[in-house]
Amino acid sequence: MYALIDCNNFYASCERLFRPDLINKPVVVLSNNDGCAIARSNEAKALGIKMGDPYFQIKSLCKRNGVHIFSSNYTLYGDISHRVMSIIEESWNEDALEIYSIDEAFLDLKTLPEEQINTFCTNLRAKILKDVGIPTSVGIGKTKTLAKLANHIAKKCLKIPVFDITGHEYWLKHIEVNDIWGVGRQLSKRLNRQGVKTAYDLAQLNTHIVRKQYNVLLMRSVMELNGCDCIGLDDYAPKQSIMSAKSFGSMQTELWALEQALSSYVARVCEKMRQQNSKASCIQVFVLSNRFRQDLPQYSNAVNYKLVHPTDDVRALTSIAKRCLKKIFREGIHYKKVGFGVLEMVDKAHQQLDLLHTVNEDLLQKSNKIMSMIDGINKRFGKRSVHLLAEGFNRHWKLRAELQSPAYTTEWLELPMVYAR
DNA sequence: TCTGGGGTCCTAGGACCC
DNA sequence: TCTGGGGTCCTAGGACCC
Repeated sequence: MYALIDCNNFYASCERLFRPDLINKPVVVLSNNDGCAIARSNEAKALGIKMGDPYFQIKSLCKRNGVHIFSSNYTLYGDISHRVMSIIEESWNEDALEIYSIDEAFLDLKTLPEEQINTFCTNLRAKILKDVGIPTSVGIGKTKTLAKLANHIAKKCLKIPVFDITGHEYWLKHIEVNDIWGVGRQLSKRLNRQGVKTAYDLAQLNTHIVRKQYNVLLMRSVMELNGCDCIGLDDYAPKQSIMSAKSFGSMQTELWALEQALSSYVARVCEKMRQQNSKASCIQVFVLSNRFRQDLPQYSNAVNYKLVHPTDDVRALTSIAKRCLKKIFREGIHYKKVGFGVLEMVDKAHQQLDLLHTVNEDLLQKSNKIMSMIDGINKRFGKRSVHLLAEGFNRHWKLRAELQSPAYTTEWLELPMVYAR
């Protein structure tokens, strides 16, 4: 048996933690650049605000209805997520636990007697609510897909905190096929055309035919809906790729502005890469114009670069990235986005030696020392306390975040204040 | 005016080999 | 006129997830 613990309207719930005045009020959290709605409290959902709605389209609706709007504050959400996950880790064996996303975790409960499962989940949920203040929903089922589905039913249909779908499979007939984990827009369109409308319809399909006509992923979904566990928990694995790319606050046309932004993304990626003890062996730089402005010339391009010597040194990667950018930069384009990513990495400890090129050990050690100093300083004194000059200082290209809440839990200066009367 | 970011996995098709 | 067959590996692109 699996349980899926999912935080309710996670980002919106985080914003409410330190703003109890917002309980029972509509709350919306916007994506980067204050672009789209990416989290809504139940009250905001009830107003008809959809996931991904562009802010400028719902702005007046929000104003009329007194919706509280926040720019996204990932520092806060990351920290709260960590607290929620710590409680789950304390309560359940780490080998039977998968932190699936910032607000979800799967538990493999097969070692727990079936009659205790419901109580265990109910108690765990209560503990998270009491200790962190984040409401969660728990779905229970024989497979991960069924646990996901049970979670959906708990949240959207029954509006109860914990639901075990085992023995209640008739629910499948009431669930649209696109609400199944792994069935997205394209697949559900195709399935619908073939008369497969509900989760039940999908579960009835012949797995071999599904494998042939669709793909192995959908076949697995069919099997999982029938209670056959074929996905299982994912082990923790270091990331295979790390990207950083953000839309500009306003469109940019100058190379130097793109270079500054790119440099800051390189720094971000390098930091993450060093955290997981990896080194880059293939990188990518890409640029995009604004696809919503068809009146302007459209352009997008990307360049990949393989490194002879894998590295995690921000200085080396910044200079390579800038060279790559120069190759694909075109004059006269209004750029909306530039991005940097590491596509292939090697483990720092098990690095392949190169037959033809020798590594200068002195330089390598020096580089390691400098990188760990940078990481140390930034960890202690805050992000970007030290950075390359290439990132620039005024950063006028940076994204909008005009409605951001304080870093309540991660910055001494932004701690919530409590006044005694 | 304004439209997110960061991932994973699979598949088809091309290049190459014998 | 007519031009094999079977395999591997790599890559780009698509679909999906939160």
